[in-house]
Amino acid sequence: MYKAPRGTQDKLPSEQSYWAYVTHKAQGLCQLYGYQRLDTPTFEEAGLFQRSIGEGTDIVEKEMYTFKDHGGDLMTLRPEGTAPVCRAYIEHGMQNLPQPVRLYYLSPIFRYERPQAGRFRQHHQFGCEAIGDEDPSLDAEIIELAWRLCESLGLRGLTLQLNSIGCPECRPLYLQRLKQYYTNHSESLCQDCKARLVRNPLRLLDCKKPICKELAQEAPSITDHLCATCNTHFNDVQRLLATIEIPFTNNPFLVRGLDYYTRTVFELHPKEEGAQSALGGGGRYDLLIEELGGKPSPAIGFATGLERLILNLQRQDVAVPNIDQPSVFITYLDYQGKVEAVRIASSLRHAGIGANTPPGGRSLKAQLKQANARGASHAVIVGGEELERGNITIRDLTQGQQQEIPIDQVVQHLSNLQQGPTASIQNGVIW
RNA sequence: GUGGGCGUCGCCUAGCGGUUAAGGCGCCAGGUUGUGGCCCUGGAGAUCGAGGGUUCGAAUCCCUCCGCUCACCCCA
Repeated sequence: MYKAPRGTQDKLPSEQSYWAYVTHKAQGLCQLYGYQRLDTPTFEEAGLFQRSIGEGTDIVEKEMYTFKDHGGDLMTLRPEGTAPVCRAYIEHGMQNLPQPVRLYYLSPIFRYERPQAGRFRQHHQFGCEAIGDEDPSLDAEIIELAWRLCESLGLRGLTLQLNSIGCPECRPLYLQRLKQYYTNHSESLCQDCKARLVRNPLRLLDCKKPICKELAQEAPSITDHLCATCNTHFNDVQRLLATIEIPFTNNPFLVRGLDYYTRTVFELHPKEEGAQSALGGGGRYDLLIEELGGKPSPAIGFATGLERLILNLQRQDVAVPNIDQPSVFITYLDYQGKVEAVRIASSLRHAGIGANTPPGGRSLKAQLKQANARGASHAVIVGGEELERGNITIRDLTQGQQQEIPIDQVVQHLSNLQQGPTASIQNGVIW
């Protein structure tokens, strides 16, 4: 038997209300904040990701789905959302648009990882990018948007962690100090951290091992080593966040896994911390566009994992609106009735009223049973007796009452009844 | 890539050396002539994750593999 590939999952009809809920909320916020949707291809030239994410990162080294196509070109299934957006920004000359350009995406992400709770080989991210200006107000805007998304979804107990990791002006000096410090204590470092010391010293700061954590406490802090401009920028971001009342926690140990980040970085964590807990994160990437061949364009963005958002909604028992089901079920007794049932169903749908007919060969009892099981509010019964009089029976399934009405009044009759509270969502999103 | 736990009908679960592998949910059909939701009855549905062993005999014990899961790692 075939199964969905490891680390991937079918999003079943029963889960779709969550997807519709989250994507609608996200898109609603984007409209409010002026972010426009950009869809990029599912795969890109491999070089785009190698260049942007960084050669030494885990993503590039061991997690990318890279393949050679029939033309011999190396392609990679999108392992993150920012690089493709930047590529499109450059390719379509968006630097000629009023800056900054505000974009969002909703797309599948592929990484070859060992699956675990909240971690998959294919997952979906919602992300926003503001490209073309380095104003701290954009940092605050992006962080606010990320925060409001989680908040408006109904998630409780969120925390926002904030840090600045400097720029090419100040970071090298800091890294030097950091290396110095850890080299002096290298005997007590854990095995992984000994490797990090040479490969990615910033990562030493957020090791979870108690020994390393202790060492990190005494380590030189990046925020003490920021250059004047980075420092001012970071202070501005904090002041603006305070102004709009976004509660944040400074975390000098917060670093991010992609090479392109500069200055502001942040992460959003849920109440219930697990191993794979971060709901979302982001930061500035002021040099990336330039690195990819565009004109210097500072930018900031964030991404959230939809599966993780949904996981937390479920953990916190957040109720989400149902997706509408057809509310009318049209039953029939014989072939003539079936033809009439099909006609009625068609005209109801045409009038915007959801309707289904059951497959043939079932007793009326079985048909009504199914109507009930599907949550229909009304059943139409097309029977020989009424039909001779030019009528059909309409049965209110919640009240258990029925009446006979002329067949040509069905649509009108049911549209009068269609006025219940319908705060529900109509459909999800096309990926 | 490294460790730990787990794998019985679509779903949940019982069985833990000899059972026709049991039950609940769901599904289908009946409970008389054209009527749902409750109840009753019946039915379909499982080569007990796969492959090897051990044994007279294995869902039950052992090994390997696969998958799921938790943690490391990494990240959304």
